[in-house]
Amino acid sequence: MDDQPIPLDAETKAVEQPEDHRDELRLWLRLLTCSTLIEGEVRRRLRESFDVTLPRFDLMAQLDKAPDGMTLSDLSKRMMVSNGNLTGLVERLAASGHLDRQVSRTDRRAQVIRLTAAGRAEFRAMAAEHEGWIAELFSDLSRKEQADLMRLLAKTKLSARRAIAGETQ
Amino acid sequence: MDDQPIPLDAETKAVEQPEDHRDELRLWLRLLTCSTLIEGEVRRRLRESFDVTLPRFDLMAQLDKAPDGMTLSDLSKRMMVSNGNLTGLVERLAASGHLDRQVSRTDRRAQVIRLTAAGRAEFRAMAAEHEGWIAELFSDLSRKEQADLMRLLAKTKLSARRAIAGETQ
DNA sequence: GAAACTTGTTTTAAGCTTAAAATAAATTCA
DNA sequence: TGAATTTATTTTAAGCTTAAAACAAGTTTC
Repeated sequence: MDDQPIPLDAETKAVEQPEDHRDELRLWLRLLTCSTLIEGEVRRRLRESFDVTLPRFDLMAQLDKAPDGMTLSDLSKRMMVSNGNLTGLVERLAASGHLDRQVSRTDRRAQVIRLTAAGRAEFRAMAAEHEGWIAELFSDLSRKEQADLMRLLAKTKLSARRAIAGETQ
Repeated sequence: MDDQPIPLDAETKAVEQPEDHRDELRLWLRLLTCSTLIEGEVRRRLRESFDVTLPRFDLMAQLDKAPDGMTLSDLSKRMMVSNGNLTGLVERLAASGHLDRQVSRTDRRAQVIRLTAAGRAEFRAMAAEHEGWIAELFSDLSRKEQADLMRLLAKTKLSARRAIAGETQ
């Protein structure tokens, strides 16, 4: 079979023909599939084992790392979800006694959200199991493969951030 | 420094001490961050450029690949979302004239969902832009890095599927 | 100090998502 | 055949999620 030569324009550069980015698209769909697959399973196990939703678990995970508490804005940035979303989430977790809120002493607009002792204990128990599930889901990757994937995802994160910053200013 | 020997039990097997899976957890969180970051930006651009939601775009993408149409169950499996979710999504896209449904001739329970001509045209226009966005978001990765990432994610997908199949039967 | 602005949070309306229960049609099998 | 099971879809109730608008308190600038 004949090769199709790439058409060139006057400046000896490949002509602005509709570029083919199918490989990048496939890469993105595969990344999304992995993410959806694992997230769905984690969601299912959290519900079955602890009757808790993934968003609640994620929120508690953030608070567990911040003993002095966080404001809604901090949480919103860290979790990459909207402010309005957090208002409801925090409301429900406060109602169930997992966390408490106090108006900040330095800024009367802001609230400081903290895990209660009960909330922290409950989270720690869940987190221990959760860590094991994740290890199990990734267990067919060797140490080296895990390290390589980690590095490539770090680069992907930077690449996406740069592209987003460029677009949004 | 002395190496800490791994404690062995009577059967010469490593004792059930709390294992450290922090690396796998970090890997999962990084994967999730990449996915959330890119997904959020794609969602934002779809809304700004075409006033369409990501779930609608995803549904149309599946149908575009299936000229003979698909049932709700097919779509549900492919998109990894619940059946009930699709009922509503298809309902709204049918109402806006993007797709149509016909009762299957071979199975009176099932409906065959297809893009309309208008729906297909609209999707193709969006898809062309979308592919460029994805390429841009991944553009800091070299060809080789993209290929490596692709391979590692394929392995991750298999690993997760195996772990999930083992648990759920 | 007042006006302009930025930042922190809540509200609203719409849509997405799920799990579980319900319904209905098809298939299996005794 | 008829009962039991499976498969395809819808309904329901609850919660998640977002964007946009509103509000309220802090900061900057003149």
